[in-house]
Amino acid sequence: MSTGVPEGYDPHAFPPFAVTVDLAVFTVRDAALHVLLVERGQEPFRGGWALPGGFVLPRESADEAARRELAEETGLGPDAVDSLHLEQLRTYTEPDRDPRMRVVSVAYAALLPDLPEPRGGGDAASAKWWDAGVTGPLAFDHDRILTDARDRIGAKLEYTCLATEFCPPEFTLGELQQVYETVWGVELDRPNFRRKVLSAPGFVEPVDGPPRRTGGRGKPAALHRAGGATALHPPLLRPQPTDAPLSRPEGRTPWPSPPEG
Amino acid sequence: MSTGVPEGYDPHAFPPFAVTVDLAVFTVRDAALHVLLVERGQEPFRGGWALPGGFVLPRESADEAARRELAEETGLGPDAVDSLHLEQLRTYTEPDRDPRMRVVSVAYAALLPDLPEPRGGGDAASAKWWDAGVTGPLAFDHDRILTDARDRIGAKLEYTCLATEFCPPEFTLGELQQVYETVWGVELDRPNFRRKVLSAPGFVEPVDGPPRRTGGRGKPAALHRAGGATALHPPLLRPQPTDAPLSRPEGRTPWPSPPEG
DNA sequence: GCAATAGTGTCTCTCAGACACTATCGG
DNA sequence: CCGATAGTGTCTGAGAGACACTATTGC
Repeated sequence: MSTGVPEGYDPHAFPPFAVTVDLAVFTVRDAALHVLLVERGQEPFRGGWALPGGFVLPRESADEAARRELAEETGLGPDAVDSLHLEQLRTYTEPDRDPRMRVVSVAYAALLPDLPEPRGGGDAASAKWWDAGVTGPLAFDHDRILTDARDRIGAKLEYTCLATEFCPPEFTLGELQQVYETVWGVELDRPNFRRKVLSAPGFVEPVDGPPRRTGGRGKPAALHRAGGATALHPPLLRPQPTDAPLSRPEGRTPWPSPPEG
Repeated sequence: MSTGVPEGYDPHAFPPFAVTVDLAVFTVRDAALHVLLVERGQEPFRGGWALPGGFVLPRESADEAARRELAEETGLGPDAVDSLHLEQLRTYTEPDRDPRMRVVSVAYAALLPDLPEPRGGGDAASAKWWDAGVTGPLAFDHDRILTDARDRIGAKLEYTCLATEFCPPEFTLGELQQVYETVWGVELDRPNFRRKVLSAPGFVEPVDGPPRRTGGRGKPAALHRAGGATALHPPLLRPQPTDAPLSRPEGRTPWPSPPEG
């Protein structure tokens, strides 16, 4: 952009770009990562499933568009939508990613606690939570967006306190551990997880109210809420998958995707 | 985008979005992080400095546009530009970020070794390397983009092998350490740095050719080249800035920006 | 000789993984 | 009693920080 508008550039001269947002809205439900999908009511991909999203309006930013769409699709109140964590993932710009016209899409990820039955409001009549591991082929390049979103969230759990976004305002350490285990697809040692979480300054803080509550049977657990910290130092690293010998690979693997704010 | 084009949507109906790329091109020179800036030849911000960049053409992706612009601004050959690491940072979409029209910009970071005198080719007659720490106010929102880019690169050095992108094809461990020290703005212990780098599988590998070379005086150093790995496990964590007591802050700090591929 | 850089070795402290053990609930 | 979940304590091995020491160059 620094070189300015080309000489004689006319905004209406060539087919314009449309700009959209696509949302990967995640929640942890029944020990599985779930993502919110909507059924398409028109071509292309009519009857197929896609990530919720929509056009960025002429006078709003992509962030505002994402929150507006999120409110429409989930039926959450404006306050709830304003306060939750929206993470811009990356922007998808392949010229043919939408067969109708040139569309670049800014992708976002959002993390929600498992709500009683969130969606409802929007124009997309049929929105549904899907197990993020078993979604069929999605419309457009949404499979790739979804994969990128999962990778990003998983990476970000390592060095941020983001996991609490999946939890209700008050939660047990068991529930927090469940978030990590679900997103990473691994089992963690409970004593070590507790030690790590409790020693991280500002990650969680105890709630002194009735120190009890549980899902089924077993000893009631103490409640916690998110602390003031957002970064996690030192990070809570994912266990190394030791299936491969971890030797030097021949070709370069793709560069890892770290988190972004 | 999943909800489709609005009823009666006409691509030419409302003022279209222009899509640009902006590039934060970094190199390490004289123990300081440098960034490539171009002087603007027209309004707005005429005579001011800005990140290089330009419009995404109707039939190219943002990645292709970024590589094309990079080749134009630096004078690097197409092969060199094709092979280097380009990292999409994020997309800036504030409605008024460009006073002329609605422009969304996809920002990229690129890492180059310190070249003999890289720039030259492009339409921007005056491109210059600036110390990234002392750039004045830049055009548009480029100060923010530059800050975000520095943060991202710094974070990504921790858990990727990206630092070798700042180095020539063959380099000494001292030069590699200089990259970390420059980007992070800290001093590292040489023996510990060596141990860490050499024990990370696939980070660097020795070059058996003439095992010598140095910048000034002192013992000649063995040469290395980048290994096949891209991820760094376990990560090479930045030393904790112990200036603040690292207590729990009152309000939430912004979410950290991890790397993205 | 000295300064400067490269490279080796070692000690210690922290922390993560593993795991044994106790506590409190529903049945 | 049992099973299930919560919570505590301890041992150990890997690794980071600190730092002493040697090696090889230019001057």
